[in-house]
Amino acid sequence: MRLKPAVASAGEATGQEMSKSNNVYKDAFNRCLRLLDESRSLPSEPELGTLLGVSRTTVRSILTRMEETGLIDWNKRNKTVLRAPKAEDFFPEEETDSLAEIIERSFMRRLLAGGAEAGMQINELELAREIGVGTTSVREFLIRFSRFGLIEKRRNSHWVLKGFTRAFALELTEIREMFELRSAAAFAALPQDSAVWADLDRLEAEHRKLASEIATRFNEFSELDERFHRLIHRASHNRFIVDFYDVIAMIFHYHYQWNKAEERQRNEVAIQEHLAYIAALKSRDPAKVDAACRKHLKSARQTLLTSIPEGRQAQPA
Amino acid sequence: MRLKPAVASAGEATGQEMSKSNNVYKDAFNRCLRLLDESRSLPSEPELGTLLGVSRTTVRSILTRMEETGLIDWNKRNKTVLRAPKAEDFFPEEETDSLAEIIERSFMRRLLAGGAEAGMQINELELAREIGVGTTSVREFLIRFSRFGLIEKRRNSHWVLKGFTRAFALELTEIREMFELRSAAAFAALPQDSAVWADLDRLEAEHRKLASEIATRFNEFSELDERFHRLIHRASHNRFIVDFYDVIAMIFHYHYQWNKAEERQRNEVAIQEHLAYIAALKSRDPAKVDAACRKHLKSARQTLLTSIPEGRQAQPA
DNA sequence: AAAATGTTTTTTCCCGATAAAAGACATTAC
DNA sequence: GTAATGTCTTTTATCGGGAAAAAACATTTT
Repeated sequence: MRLKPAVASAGEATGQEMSKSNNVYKDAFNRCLRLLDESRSLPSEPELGTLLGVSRTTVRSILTRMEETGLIDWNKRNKTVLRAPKAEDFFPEEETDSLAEIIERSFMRRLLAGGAEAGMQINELELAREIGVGTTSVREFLIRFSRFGLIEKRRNSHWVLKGFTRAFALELTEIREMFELRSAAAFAALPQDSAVWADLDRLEAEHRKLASEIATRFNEFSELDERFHRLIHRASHNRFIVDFYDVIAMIFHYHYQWNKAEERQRNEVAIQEHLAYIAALKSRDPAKVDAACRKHLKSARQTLLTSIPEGRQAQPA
Repeated sequence: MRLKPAVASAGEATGQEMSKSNNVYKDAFNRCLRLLDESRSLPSEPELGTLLGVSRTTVRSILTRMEETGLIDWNKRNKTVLRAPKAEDFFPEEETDSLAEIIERSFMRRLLAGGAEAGMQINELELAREIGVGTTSVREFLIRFSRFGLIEKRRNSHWVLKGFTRAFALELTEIREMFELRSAAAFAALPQDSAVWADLDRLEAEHRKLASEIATRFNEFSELDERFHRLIHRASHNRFIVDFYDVIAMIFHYHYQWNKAEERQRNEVAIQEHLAYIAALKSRDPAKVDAACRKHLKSARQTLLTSIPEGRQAQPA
């Protein structure tokens, strides 16, 4: 007799005090559904686990539910697909987000929605209540978030908002330019047989494809942008440089979501700059690399700066 | 009637479940004791609060205990000192540390004590049990500590130790050199009427004094070293550069504690390098500044590297 | 009335508990 | 005997609660 795993039924019953949401399971379930119509039979449990990036425990919960809802027939190693997944089979998207993601989104919305002036206090308890989560999760989020340089902790007391100001953008881009120029130089100096050149070729092809279909796919650029810059930063072989790209990626992610003005044109320009940058890297000429990198970073900085209102300035501490 | 504040008596009664230690109170109490023998009368509560860096609530708890133990006579605004503090009046030093400090020390001891190989898993629950604290505090510590680049989180799973390796030291010093060269250049370019020049003069005097008494005070150098470099980094006016010094300071702090070999000679050399560096800054000649800064950073890197055994290397991920 | 003291409320820090998820061990199937 | 499945244990993620500490409010003193 196979017992129904606890994880599959969480949150379905009435008002128990929930300590942890099963979003990992729900997200993996949805992703597993998309795998279903491709192949008519499912691989082994450990294989599925690697594929979905979850443990076997979660895989078994997924299979249990798939069997219950008539999606598959499951008997030990035999997992035959019975029908294609329907829209109702999926869990709602909003239930697949982790708490950290929910808190981050909520926090960034407040931050960018205005009214978030520099110097303002951040109250853990209030934030937790407004978002509807426990204080521990909010605390952990704020600690993690603090490395982005937008908030600061007063010992034994509240957090202080430093504000998404022009000064912040300038400080951020200053470091970015230092790091990327160095990484690009290191990239160009990599031996010809390094695997990165193949990665670069692949990215170049993706850029050309996107450029040719820019009219309909311009919003796919930011994801490509991140992959391209991360590839370059990795050439530095320096964890602090690589990790710093998290800060840049976070800022640009929310910045792009917030400021859609002239998005298509901006991305079109950026793609061309990337292609020139890629060509310079392939030439392996340090001077050309430096010039192409500088040019692109300058326009990236300009894009970020124009989206920040002039008026807002950080208060002197 | 004045009720005895709850904060003053915490931990004194028997086995209640303690949720928060009163180390802030105990530490401030000890510091307040040292203030006692200087003046014969204590300032107002708000003033004491600013002086000790704690709230009035804590100040009142301190005064309450001081009255109880016959140290002062307290009647509203009148706080007359009755006797000089004795050794027994002080709380034990180990009770004045915050949980975060306790966890950090304990964690760093393990890390540096050897047997902490790269790739090793870090178990929150185990760490918490061994140190004798709750899991929440350990989690928060690990999140805060992760920015030092020595550990990394596997989503929904354990932390992985990256190890205090030669690679780590090289990556750290690479960034340090980039940041400090830039900060030093910015420093030298500061207008003559900037307040930093006076700060620099004061630090120079302290260096000369320490140099002349090096035989007995060589162990006071690391504190001076940190203040000197932080002053320079602040000239960058970049929060990421300033914040990065936290990483350097942490590493050097524990490194110094661990590796006392030739401490006196190392510090003597460093003081001379600092004095040359200071002279270069005062000359405001960019080339001289660059040279002096490079020279000092090179020997600092060397010091750090020689203390890391050659054998230990990070595993390829 | 300004600044102190006295009192009450709110927030931070930290623990223990619990469900989700991972991981380890035992058993079965090929 | 290797690799899967079946079962049990441990760890992580999160919540609510409670004492410490801060902060806000009320009252007195100079």
